[in-house]
Amino acid sequence: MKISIEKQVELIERGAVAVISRADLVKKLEKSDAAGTPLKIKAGFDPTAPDLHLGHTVLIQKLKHFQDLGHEINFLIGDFTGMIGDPTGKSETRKALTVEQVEENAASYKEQIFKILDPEKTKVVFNSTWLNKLTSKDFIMLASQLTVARMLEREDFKVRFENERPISIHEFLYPLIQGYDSVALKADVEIGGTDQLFNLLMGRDLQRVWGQAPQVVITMPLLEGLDGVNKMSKSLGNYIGITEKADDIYGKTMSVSDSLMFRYFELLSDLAEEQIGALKDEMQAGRVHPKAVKQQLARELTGRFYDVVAAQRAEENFEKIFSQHDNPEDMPEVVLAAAPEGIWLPKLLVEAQLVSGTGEARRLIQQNAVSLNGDKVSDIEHLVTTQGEIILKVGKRRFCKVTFI
RNA sequence: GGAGGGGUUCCCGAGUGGCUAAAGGGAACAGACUGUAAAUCUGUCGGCAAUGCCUUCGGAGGUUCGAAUCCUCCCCCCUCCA
Repeated sequence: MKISIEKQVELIERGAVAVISRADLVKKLEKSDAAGTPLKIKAGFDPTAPDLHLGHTVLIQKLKHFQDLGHEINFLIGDFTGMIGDPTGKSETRKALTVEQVEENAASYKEQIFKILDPEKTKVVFNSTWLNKLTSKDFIMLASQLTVARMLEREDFKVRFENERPISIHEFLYPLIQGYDSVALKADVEIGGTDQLFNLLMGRDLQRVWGQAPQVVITMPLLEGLDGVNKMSKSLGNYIGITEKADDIYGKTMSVSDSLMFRYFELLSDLAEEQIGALKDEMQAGRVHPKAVKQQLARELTGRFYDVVAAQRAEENFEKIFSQHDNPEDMPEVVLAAAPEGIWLPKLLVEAQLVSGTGEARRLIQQNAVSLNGDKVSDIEHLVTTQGEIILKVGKRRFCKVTFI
């Protein structure tokens, strides 16, 4: 069954910030349709931190759309560009990863992306494959394609330049190389976050130089992190990783603000836009409690990376800990040797790995954050009798079961 | 090559001889309030079995009773000129 070009474009445009250009996209789709050859879709990823989070999945789901339409996904791992690191102002020149490390990371990537993409229809490629073959001459030729003024148009460079922060020459190579990847792959479409726009457009420029039809550039919105302000990123710690425990995916989702919740619905949920709108209306009219709406989101997301059963269990656990202030189903367990004189509570907390040091432990005890078998302890000199089993709790969510032998 | 500005704790940033483990903000953590919401308020926020001791202000030396602060050398960043 054939899907009309119009329908295809509609699906592709859903959620995207920009499609450059729509005309090019239609042309490519028609050509692909007529010739029966799939389009080459490219998306690049950093080789170093293969911990994907929900922010990445916005993009991966777009790839999935293309895959469902029968096109070829090229999941590019930037093992060569990884040496540079996409310019952010903080990145230093990185060490080249060893072949083993790259393979290891690639395996981890696959494990994660195949929760969404079809492994049979996804090509995983490495840009070192073609970039290692370039000579110094080739690089100079590549570098000659662009002026410094043009390079400084890129927001990140511009800001750093204006704020008198360092910009290393090699950082200028990053966009060029990413653009060249499109040439090497003969990409028809490249997808990236809005922050990638400059790099993505570079592909179009360079493909023209090499006499190729310029790729269609699709930018996807950047998902805000749990703080609701910054983009979701590992370094800011405001992320929900797709390999995290079901309890954590569920719990972290529940912690986002009500306004952010709808942003997540919009960018992550499979629900149709009308359904999301309806939910919002119901909530605003007071017919549905915001918590219930958020629970629906949390269930959907947890279910996506696990399954319905796991999502249900995560919800029950969540209710147990936070609504009923009960202990979770499973908690870390530690076995310690009994001591006749007992054990100093701060020391015990350190042993149970609930705190980083006795200093922190003292502080938390004074702040009324520590409980022993459900009873708050506020004496920092408290000695714990080392007998049997005790349940330690620090704050709302740090638990540990200690057994003495 | 010349002239000038700068490097402070997780981040930003004040501090130019003792009152400085170092203002202020952010992040983080805890408490209150809640829907683990968010926002807000309060407290904590280098390490340590602690009314004290130890380590920290780009690096290494030095002056001094005492140095983030002064001196010497070195490293790094930025601006302007060439």
